[in-house]
Amino acid sequence: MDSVIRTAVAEALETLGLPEADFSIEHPHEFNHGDFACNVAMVVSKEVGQAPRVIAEQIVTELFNQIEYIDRIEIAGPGFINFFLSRDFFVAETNRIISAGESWGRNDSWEGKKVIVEYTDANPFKEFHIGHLFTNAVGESIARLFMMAGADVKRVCYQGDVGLHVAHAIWGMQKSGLTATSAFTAKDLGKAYAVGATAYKNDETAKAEIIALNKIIYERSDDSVTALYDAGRTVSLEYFESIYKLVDTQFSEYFFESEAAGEGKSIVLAHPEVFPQSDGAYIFEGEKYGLHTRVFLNNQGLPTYEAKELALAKLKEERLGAYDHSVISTAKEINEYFKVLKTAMGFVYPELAAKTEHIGHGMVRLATGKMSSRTGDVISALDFIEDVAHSAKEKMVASGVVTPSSDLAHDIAMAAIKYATLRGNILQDSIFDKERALSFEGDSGPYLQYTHARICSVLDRARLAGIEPSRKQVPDETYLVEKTLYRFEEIVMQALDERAPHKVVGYLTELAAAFNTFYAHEKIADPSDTYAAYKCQVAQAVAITLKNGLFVLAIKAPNRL
RNA sequence: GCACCCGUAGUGAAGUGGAUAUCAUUACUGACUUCGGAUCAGUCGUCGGGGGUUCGAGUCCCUCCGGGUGCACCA
Repeated sequence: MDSVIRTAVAEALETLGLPEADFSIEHPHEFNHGDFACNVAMVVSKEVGQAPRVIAEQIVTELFNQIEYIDRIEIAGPGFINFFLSRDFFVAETNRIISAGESWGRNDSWEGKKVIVEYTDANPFKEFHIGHLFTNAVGESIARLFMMAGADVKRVCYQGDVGLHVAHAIWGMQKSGLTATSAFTAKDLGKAYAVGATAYKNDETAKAEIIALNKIIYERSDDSVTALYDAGRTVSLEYFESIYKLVDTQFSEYFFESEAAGEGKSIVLAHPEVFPQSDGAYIFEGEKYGLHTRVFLNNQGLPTYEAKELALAKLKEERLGAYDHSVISTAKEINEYFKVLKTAMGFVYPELAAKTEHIGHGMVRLATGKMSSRTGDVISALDFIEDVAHSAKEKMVASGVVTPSSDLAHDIAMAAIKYATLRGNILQDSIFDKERALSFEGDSGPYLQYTHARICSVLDRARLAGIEPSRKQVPDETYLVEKTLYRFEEIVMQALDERAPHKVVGYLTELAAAFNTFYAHEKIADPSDTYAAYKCQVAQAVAITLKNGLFVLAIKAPNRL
């Protein structure tokens, strides 16, 4: 619709002999300023030497009755031209939404393209903490936005199963008396990691032992260490899998650092012109490109994360086929390093580097400061989910549910958590606030779920009374909620373009609020009401939009809470 | 020190250079003989400081102040 208006305005400028201009068509902040507003008069005014409102009047006269679905045009404020959509437009939109159903909101901007999205990237042997929950929520929503755009999306998880952090954990396991056959949990591994990491930092002997252990792990040269490693890796990965299920993420492919290590080393050694030696290490001299120098192979000849990441790009292509775009979503602490990596990749695989995009999102912080798995100062994701689920269960009991389902409680908990993590700009850091996460009032995931469930319930009731959604009898006045509905489509596109899932969160909250206002003022399923069927049509369109929007956020939309 | 990111009601956030800066929460006040009160309506309360660009600046530029992240063998 905005492009229709844009074209009409541009034509009007030409007809009136006014200069071409770079103007905007946007939604005004308030509905009483219309559905679309155009600033063209203000933009041209200086060049023409006339007051904006005078120019606006000429344009409005020219456009009068010229645009389908626009039945009123007003001039307001400093010279805005405000367009009001007709009743027919909104009625047609609710119909379009219902016909489209599950595909409402989709677009074809990435149709036929293969997109790889790598995210979560938790490291075995370390705790899966609330920071991973954040990075997962971001990556999952980006993946789903690409799906909404028609892309063939491959979700990928890259897990660091080798490296110094693993040596920390194995060392800690040995000191804590854990063996390959003893029954230990993922939590024990997290503690063992903290033990090793602390010793590495404070104790020179321990440090030397850990470094030696690291090499042994790589080379699998000691059977008891290998057994301990394999057992720990399995426990860790099974633990992660149980979390992926809760957060509703299904990876197409898992990659491990152990797989990328050999290839990474070969790549570095094969390109001496890109990776010169320095102090026994192989480095990339980022200074030449305004960046900083990073080590790719350390002085023991072991590949660092950088070298492995280089190999990973190739591995992705080998296993998933040629791709059109590759997104890697991580916390922003590695932004600078990723720039170095991408520049280096440009020399090794220019074609892959060109389609690789890094999204460095904000970090989750505690009120007390940065989380650190090294000191054990982390909040376990699973513990946190259980806390919130417990709170959801209490709320269910309080509202009269006799036997609250655990699955439903988890769906509500995940809604609360995903909403809280995706509500703001993903580039910004967020401070973990448990109290807020436990509250389901106002701006929250459960609020959206509640609104959806409420609509399902009303529509059920209507059906029993013999009312089916239809547009046979339409009230003259357009409900505000209808004026929000049709914008979902453009919000989804915008959210993908800007890599900004929070736009969807904000939109859905606005839509739900508009519906609840509508609900408070209008009786929907009233058999004696001439417009009941149309109100049901509006309600159904809202339910579909909420459900599809929640899908983007990987939040379930149950029919009942 | 250098680079990048960020400063918006008590708190958490939104705000593609546009109109009276929006939403939630907190506190207070209201609304069920009526479809789910995890709801709705109302009151109180804000762009870190200073310059500049522009018809118009929370938004762009400069500067100061405050916070975060990174800066060679961890990821």
